[in-house]
Amino acid sequence: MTLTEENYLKAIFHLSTEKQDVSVLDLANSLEIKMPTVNSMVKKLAAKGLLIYEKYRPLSLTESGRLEAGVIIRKHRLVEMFLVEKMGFQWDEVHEIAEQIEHIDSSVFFDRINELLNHPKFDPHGSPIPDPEGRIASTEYLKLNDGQIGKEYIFTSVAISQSSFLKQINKHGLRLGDKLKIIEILSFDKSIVVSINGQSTENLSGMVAGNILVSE
Amino acid sequence: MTLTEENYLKAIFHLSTEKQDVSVLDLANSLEIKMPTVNSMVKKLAAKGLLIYEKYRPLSLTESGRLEAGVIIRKHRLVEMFLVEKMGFQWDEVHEIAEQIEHIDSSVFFDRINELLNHPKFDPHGSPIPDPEGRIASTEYLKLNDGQIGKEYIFTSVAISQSSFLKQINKHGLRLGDKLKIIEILSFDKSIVVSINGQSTENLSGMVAGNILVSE
DNA sequence: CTTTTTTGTTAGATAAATCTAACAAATTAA
DNA sequence: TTAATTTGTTAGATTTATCTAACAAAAAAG
Ligand SMILES: [Mn+2]
Ligand SMILES: [Mn+2]
Ligand SMILES: [Mn+2]
Ligand SMILES: [Mn+2]
Repeated sequence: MTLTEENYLKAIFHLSTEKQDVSVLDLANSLEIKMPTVNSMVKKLAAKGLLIYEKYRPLSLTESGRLEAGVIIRKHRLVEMFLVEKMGFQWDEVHEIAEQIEHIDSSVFFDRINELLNHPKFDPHGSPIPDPEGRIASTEYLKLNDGQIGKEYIFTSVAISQSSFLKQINKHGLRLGDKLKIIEILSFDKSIVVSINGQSTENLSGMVAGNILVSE
Repeated sequence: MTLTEENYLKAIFHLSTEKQDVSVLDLANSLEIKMPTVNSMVKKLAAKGLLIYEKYRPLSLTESGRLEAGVIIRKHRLVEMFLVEKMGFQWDEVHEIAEQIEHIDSSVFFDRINELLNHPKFDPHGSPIPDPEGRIASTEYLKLNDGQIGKEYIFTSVAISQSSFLKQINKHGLRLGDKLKIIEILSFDKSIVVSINGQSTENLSGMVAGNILVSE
């Protein structure tokens, strides 16, 4: 597989977890590539048996396509974990580097990272690391802004990797594993007031809360 | 610069250290790319001011081309050192991985490797690591088979990175820093008998000795 | 139910990096 | 010093991944 094909598969995979129907336009927007280019690339991926393509129908990965995507996501997340745990990077610095290193073709390299990290199950953003075959554990995370007032949740993962978002999470004093209790949802802008580990309280914008993933 | 351009520059750089005149054919052989392709690529690199090209004349890098090559070689060698020192790889396993990682575009990544290794000056094969601007220290290494009988040398570096060669060096029980005394040069096949640190003796073929670099 | 807007497709062009075939210059051998 | 060989160049084709322009289908709005 080429780097380009790997990026298409990964993008389709990620879009599928956000919305059940993935369109050519979604893919084009997510990859910042024009629709006709995407249209011809998905035909090519379909010819390789990695996705199902029928004119004017939503795209979907085949089992094989999902596993191929999973293998790349595994490499990405292992690298992110290595950068944080073994090389001293912050969680907001690693995504861009991992976007490149995930395409390195060397099983010994990623196997060694996996061993040095003691076979981690999650990356620094709380996302699950697929197994070596590309199978990914399904997670039952809830967006914080879908939570109920008065209930306490555990901050388990983040939905996006944008550095500016992760830095803002830092600013709010939030860390994975924190207990977040929803105190109040402000009617004016839908921002959410949470207590953090029963100690401080913070006001999180809807945009921030929508990318905070929690479990019960 | 594209990955392809980086590989051309690096190849020209390395060929220049082996022979003063680098031809289009040399480059084509070294990159395993056909001559007409190389011919048009060198014109392109010349247009970018990275090398001097005149029809039917040997190729040579400009100062700028040399520095660009040096920067890539720096990344390659830093990575090799990191793989050996921090990730537990053997010196015969790292070259192929470094060939890929050297193209990663992230100064923080390579800066961090450099810091974690305490600004190393040499890679695991004894090759000097260029400075961040791409300037490379000139080395005065001698090929072992150009040495004199009875003289003792220090095994300082290897001329090639092929895994099979490095494994054979291991088999001979040789390690960088060993003292090698040339006991005898066998007239039949030009193989060389050396004593290693005054302890054991080994017979090294001309092919092996030609890739062992020593200093006095 | 039309009309408008959005989404998707086709056709054809372009740039990068490669190739083969043909030919020309330079070098080496006879 | 001519002929043969090696090396280098030109011309033109191919593949991959991209684009724009034009058109067509589907979905949304009126
Ligand atoms: Mn990431
Ligand atoms: Mn991540
Ligand atoms: Mn190397
Ligand atoms: Mn090396």
